[in-house]
Amino acid sequence: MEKVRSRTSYHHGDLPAALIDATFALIEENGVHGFSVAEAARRTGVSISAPYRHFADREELLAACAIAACEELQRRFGEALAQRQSPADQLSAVAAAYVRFAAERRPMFESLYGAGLDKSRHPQLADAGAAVLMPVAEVARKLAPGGGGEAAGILVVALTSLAQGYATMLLEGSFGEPPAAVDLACERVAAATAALLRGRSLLF
Amino acid sequence: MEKVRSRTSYHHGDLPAALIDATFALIEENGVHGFSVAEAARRTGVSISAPYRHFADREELLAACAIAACEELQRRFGEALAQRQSPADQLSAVAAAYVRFAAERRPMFESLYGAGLDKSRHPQLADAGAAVLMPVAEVARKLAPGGGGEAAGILVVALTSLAQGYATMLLEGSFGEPPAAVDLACERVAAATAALLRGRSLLF
DNA sequence: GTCTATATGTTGATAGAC
DNA sequence: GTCTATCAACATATAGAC
Repeated sequence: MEKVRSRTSYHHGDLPAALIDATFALIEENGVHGFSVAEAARRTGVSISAPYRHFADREELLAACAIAACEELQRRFGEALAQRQSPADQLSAVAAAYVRFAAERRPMFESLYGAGLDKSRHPQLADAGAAVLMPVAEVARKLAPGGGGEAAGILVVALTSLAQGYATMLLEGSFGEPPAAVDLACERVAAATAALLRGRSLLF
Repeated sequence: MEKVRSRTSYHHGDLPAALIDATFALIEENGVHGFSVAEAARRTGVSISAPYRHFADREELLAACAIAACEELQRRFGEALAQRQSPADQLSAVAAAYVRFAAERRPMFESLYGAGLDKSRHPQLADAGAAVLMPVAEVARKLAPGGGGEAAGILVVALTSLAQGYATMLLEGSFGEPPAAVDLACERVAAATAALLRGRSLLF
């Protein structure tokens, strides 16, 4: 309710955020392929050139979306970690949280893996991505032999791969139709994580 | 060496195949986003309208590429299955074959999961996809409790998810730079498959 | 089966006014 | 910080000639 902005401003207090929202809406409707800067501008009610004051080009807007997705993911991982006690349970919960994130925030998920972003050209995004995995790596270290970093790293990649795969297959329809499919996939990825951890002696 | 085609034909014995090759080349260079029917036609040396004699629209050409990808994948899975004896080894080998396929035939991999194809609108593609997994499901049945179909189905989805995830993370760079990364990811996905199977009592 | 030509639409990005 | 106006480039798809 704070509309104390100057009269010379047009109808947005935060155009960048509005453009990011519009981009997610477009991705939701037609995939990353269906997004364009022009259409995002139209949806937001601004001219076609306005976005370029805030984002250098199309890629930078997509990168901003991916960063927002990282933040949402980090929040969800934090919740998952807080609700469980044992490291194994925590990792299973994180995997399930990732799968649920993919289903409930599909455009965010797609902006992360499907936008073809060159992370080396978007250091802020690389940082945001690393920050998401940091608390997970810390938990993994408790399960790794010797508590060392190397085995923990292998474990983290194994878990992210597993979760990424389940998320993808869920969106492909391998678990049936929503909403039942979401719960099913979350259960299954948690169980698979547990199975993987249980048999993890084979990993190192 | 069979150039017995009529003189009224232009410079292609098989334009559809040539267009599919060109499409893969474009995907390799710039992702699915970088593909267009027009550019594929130019690369192939034919006019912009020629492709439309063979493919109803852009999507149908992409679907044809995905079907070609399924065939290549099926071939590789067949090799992997033939080279191992025990069901568990066979499944590990299939997972590794999928990851290697993603790395060695990246545009094919991308046409499968990244083209946003509505499989229900391309029944031929749906069939090709199902055919790929059929021999894998048969092996899984040997490991499932009671030899029943349900547990085998859960196992197949678990394995495809795992392999899909490792493939994605490999292409994202989580395993380092090629070519060493490819071998590493293949080893790891095989080990993870073994670990998953070993702990699989948790799955059912 | 392939061509030329074309209709029709969209895009990303910039220049300059306010 | 947003506008209007505009550019060149490119897309999909079709019609009709050969």
